[in-house]
Amino acid sequence: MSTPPRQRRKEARPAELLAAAFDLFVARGFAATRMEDIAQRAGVSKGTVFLYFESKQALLRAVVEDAVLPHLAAGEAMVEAASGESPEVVLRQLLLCFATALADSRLAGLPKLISAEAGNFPELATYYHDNVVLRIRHLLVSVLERGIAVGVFRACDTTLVGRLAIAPILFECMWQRLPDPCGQEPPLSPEAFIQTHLDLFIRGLLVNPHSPRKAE
Amino acid sequence: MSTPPRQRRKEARPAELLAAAFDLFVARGFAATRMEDIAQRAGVSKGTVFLYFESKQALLRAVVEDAVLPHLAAGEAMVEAASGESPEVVLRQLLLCFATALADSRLAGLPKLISAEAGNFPELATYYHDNVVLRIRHLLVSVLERGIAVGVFRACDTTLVGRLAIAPILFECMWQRLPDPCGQEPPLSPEAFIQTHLDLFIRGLLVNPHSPRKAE
Amino acid sequence: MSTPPRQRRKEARPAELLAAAFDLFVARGFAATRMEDIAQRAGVSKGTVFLYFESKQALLRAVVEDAVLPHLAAGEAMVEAASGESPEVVLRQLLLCFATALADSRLAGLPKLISAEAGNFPELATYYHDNVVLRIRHLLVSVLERGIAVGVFRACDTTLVGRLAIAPILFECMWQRLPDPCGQEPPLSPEAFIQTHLDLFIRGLLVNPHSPRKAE
Amino acid sequence: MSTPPRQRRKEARPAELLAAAFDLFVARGFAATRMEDIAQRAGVSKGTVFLYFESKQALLRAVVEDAVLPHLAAGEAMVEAASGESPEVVLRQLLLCFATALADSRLAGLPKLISAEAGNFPELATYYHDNVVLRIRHLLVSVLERGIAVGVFRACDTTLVGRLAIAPILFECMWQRLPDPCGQEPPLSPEAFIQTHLDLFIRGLLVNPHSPRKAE
DNA sequence: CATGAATGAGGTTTCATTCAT
DNA sequence: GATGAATGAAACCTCATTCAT
Repeated sequence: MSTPPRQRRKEARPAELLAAAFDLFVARGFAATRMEDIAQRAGVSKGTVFLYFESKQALLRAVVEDAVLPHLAAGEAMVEAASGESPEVVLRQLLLCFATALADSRLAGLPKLISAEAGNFPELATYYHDNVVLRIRHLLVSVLERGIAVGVFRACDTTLVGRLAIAPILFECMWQRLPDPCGQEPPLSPEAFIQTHLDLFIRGLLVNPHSPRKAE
Repeated sequence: MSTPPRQRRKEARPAELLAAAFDLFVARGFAATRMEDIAQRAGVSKGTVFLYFESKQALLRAVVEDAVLPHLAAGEAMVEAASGESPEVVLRQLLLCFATALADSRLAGLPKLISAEAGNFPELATYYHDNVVLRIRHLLVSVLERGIAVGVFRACDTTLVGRLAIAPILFECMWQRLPDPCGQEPPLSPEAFIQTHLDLFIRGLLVNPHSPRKAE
Repeated sequence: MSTPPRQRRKEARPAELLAAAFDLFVARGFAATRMEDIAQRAGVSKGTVFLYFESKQALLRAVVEDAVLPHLAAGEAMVEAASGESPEVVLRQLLLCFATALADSRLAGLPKLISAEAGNFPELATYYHDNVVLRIRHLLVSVLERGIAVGVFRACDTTLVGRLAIAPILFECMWQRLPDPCGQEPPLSPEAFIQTHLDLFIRGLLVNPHSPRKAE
Repeated sequence: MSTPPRQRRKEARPAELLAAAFDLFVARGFAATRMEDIAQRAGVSKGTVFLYFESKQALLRAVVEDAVLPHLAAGEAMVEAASGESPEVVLRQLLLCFATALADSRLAGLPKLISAEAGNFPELATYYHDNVVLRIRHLLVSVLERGIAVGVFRACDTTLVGRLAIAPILFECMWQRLPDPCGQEPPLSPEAFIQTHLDLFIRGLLVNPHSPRKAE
């Protein structure tokens, strides 16, 4: 019964703990996740977690901030960069950018986590709403408004249509982690999904849909 | 010393308990909800809950089944009834039906609950997937296939497009319970939301969009 | 392995818990006493303590208040009652009253507990100081002042002499619980102790000591 | 990046640690004092304490011994030196000596510490009893006996009266650390206190009190 | 049936102690 | 030697569940 070798890795620990906590919080929810599980997944012992985070709730806050912060600026930069393009192209790129960011990273679990814990931690919901939701909505609204002004997009309630634009992407994020019950279904390639959505959505939005185009 | 209000008939108890449990499970999650809170919300004492449900987990199962069962047949009946109509009308009615059912009833919280607890209770996810998700997908797929066959809808991956059709509805269900952080924004009328979605989505799907139509 | 029979005694529990907690807090100190030990001494299980007291610290507060409250009025009443007597007799009775109250009851441990925990719970020290220390000092000072005014007691700093009057009594309280290390010494009869103190102290205080009297 | 102040000579470490530990043990009690607090107060890191003391309990033992040892011989030497004087003068000097030793040094906290921890560490109580209490009592008893033999002091239970002689001094030690709740009261000059005690106590003890003397 | 006092397994958190650096 | 990151036993406290009333 040999005790495992003790390792001192002060630099790497917080990130490892945040990653472990994020995954478990998303998979099981905050309340159903035990600190010891987080510790084990990060390869440390129970007590070590508390060297880096004051409490379980503080860990949750840190998890959310850590997931949100690095991505805050990216979207705005992208719109800026693509400002020369046509609204249709910008909208397409923007949504593609979201979808890609979410498809890869563990970030995909964040909406589910926020939605699940908003009831118990309102300050978390507020933080996310102010720092993520509003920014994204603003980006979408401005692209839509420009498209309408230029006469490419149909007139519409831009806030509402902005929501509709990202809703399928976020919904798949929140839903896709469900353990595939039977493995019967092909796991839905994210690329096909986003392309189909873009095609349908933009065609629905355009004043003059590109005439001879297939939906898929 | 006034006598307490006459206790309700015992037949009503299970329904009241299920309703209380549903609301709290959706709002706080399963693990973060205490049996005593459920009892209190249903107006009974802690021990009474166990007279009707074997355990907390059994209560969860009952909650989900109770929410699912009464709605299972409704959709199929509707499609049956509307079989004479054009696919566009049927699709529109079907989605409207979903949206309405969800907007009114407490059923709206179910997807969030399932998504949140699927990780901890896979059998729940399976049950929901088999009894709800697959049926709804099937309904949508069949409508879409008929529309394509008739030449009204563009050719597409019907499964995928079916998902896209309900995704915004479900997403709003899962998201709308977030405590509105600042009250700044109007709470998004469900009618406007679903109408805009239908308009955009069906226009994107049609081979020949109705030419002179506004998006809102 | 039979589980002990469960008893429902809502009325008696708080007092039993307070008594158990008091004894252990005095014997071991607050921090070194485990809630489970208190529970066991009171004949209940770990969780039961928390049905009656919110937290360990709340239990400490309750313990002190419960020990202090019933005795607050007694002393004042006594001085009132004996107001017709000579100051010497009143002082003697007052100190005897203190000594007796402390000798019998578990109250004897209170000064030690307060002294030990004052550093960690300043509000406790304040409460005790205001409600007990000041009142007792006031009683003593008033008796001493009357004695001086009447010309029976020598002039003195009454506050200081008042402290000297009770100091030995309280000191024995705080010290007597020490486990008698060797059993060599007779355990010091409280009666002899208090009588000797009174004799010495009052003789030291009187203007005209009763001449032919032995110290013991 | 300035180099930290040169670390103290290692010879000084144990004394600094003992001092830090003593203060904290007295102020908070043994169980409520964390090793890290002791380390911090001594200006070293957590691990360093264990280089000098095997365990927390060993540190407690060392603290007590360190406080006791240097004073053990002093009292006996004093009595020896003053053997030529009258018993009244010797008793007065002896008590004054105690009071002064306690008033200055941090030694004052020792009785409180012993009283508080005797329940948890009986061997500590025994050690203190054998090495301090008994010696002091013996000193007092011998002075009192000589005074009685010479006919200056009244006949009495010398053990008991010996206790009464030091009780107020020790009581003030144990009590005076209480955080003055309101600062209302003047902090009681130790000199006035001991002088008043000596005056009252010795007058009560003498066969022929010095006739014209004030109590303060 | 209904209640809520009682239980005790289990979770979060603390902290004496160890040990890699 | 000195440090402080790491450990894990043990403490406080919660809450699903039981059962006497």
